[in-house]
Amino acid sequence: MSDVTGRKRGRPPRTESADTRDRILAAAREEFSERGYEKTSVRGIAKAAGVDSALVHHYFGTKEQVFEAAVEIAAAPALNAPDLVADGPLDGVGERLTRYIFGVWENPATRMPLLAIVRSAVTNETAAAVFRRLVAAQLLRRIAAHLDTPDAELRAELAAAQLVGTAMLRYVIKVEPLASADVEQIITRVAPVVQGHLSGP
Amino acid sequence: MSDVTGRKRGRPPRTESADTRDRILAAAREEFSERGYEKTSVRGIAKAAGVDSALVHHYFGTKEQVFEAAVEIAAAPALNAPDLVADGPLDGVGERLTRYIFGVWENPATRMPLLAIVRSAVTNETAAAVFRRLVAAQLLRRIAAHLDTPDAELRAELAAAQLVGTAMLRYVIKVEPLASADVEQIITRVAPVVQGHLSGP
DNA sequence: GTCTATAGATCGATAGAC
DNA sequence: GTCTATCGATCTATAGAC
Repeated sequence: MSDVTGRKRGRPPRTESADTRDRILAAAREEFSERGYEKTSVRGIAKAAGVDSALVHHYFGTKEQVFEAAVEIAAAPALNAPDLVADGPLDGVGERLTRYIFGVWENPATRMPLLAIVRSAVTNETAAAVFRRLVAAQLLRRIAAHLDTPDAELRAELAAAQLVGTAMLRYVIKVEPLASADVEQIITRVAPVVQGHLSGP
Repeated sequence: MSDVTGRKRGRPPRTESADTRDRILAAAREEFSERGYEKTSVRGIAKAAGVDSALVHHYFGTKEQVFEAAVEIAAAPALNAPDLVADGPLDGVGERLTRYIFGVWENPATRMPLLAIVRSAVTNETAAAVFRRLVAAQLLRRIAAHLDTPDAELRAELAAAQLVGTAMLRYVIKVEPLASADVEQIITRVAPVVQGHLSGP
């Protein structure tokens, strides 16, 4: 109707709102991953994204909904994981699972939402629920289904404990020399432990 | 000089301030352990202790100093630990260490400051420093000193990762069935892993 | 020793102008 | 689509009365 100046159809009125939403999401991911849920403020996210705080609410609603949108990306790779690691010969599942987990942590793009979840899950129930849905319900239960011992789920959780604990000390608390160690050296030591939990005596 | 009424020397003037300080400390320990550093408020501690928030500041100063005083008790048993677990035959250190750690976690009195530290260490630098001083510097380094491999410290930290991760899933995130499992069953599975990290190939 | 009062700051969320 | 303005709540910390 209006705008007959010859510009392309459907072009935004004036400013670039094209990727504003994505900029907010990226800023939220960084803030939540660095500070955790409680310490992160909507205003801080807005400032990091270069917009007004009201705009954050306009796009996502409450702070909790911002958090959910920011860590949603972490669900995608985690949901694909079980098939990749659980299927295949049982005696290689330790290495496959360990290699997959550290692959996700070492990738900066996927590490941030994981950091956000871990930093937040210890004090925020929403984040804890995401953690349980991601780790326990999806990953562990399907791995446990491949074992035929009565305490299969406990075994899977103790294997996860080794992986989660290593990630905590390496990526969150940054304890040396673990934080700076070569990831292949870590995998070499951790994979047999995971394998032992799952298929050992 | 004054007070010639026959009362005992040095008796507090009127009210029972005898254990007020301790009540505040106990309340702080409970609040920090349940909510973590950021989510805990000085006012919440005061209310739980049945006093005014100004009194909390009067006794301890800033919120950070309240936190340090509240988790200080956790340092005492941890500092005694290395001698108990590191000394003795190397092939029993896995079980001794695992049994000692879960003993501390299973004791409600010592569990609370540990929960406070873990819940806070992921977002608060003061708590993270306490964690490093407690776990890494004191415990791990002295255990690593008993090993004679070049990567002794890395081995000790991966052993700690299994213990920390198990505590996270059991006591903080409360993932089932690990959270409700018998502690002896857990020790049976975890101790060999710790032993393997420290003295394995 | 304990409390009232309050300064000073930040936060989440909303209404509404442009 | 983006911002200004603002409400109401909450927080740390201090000064000072009793």
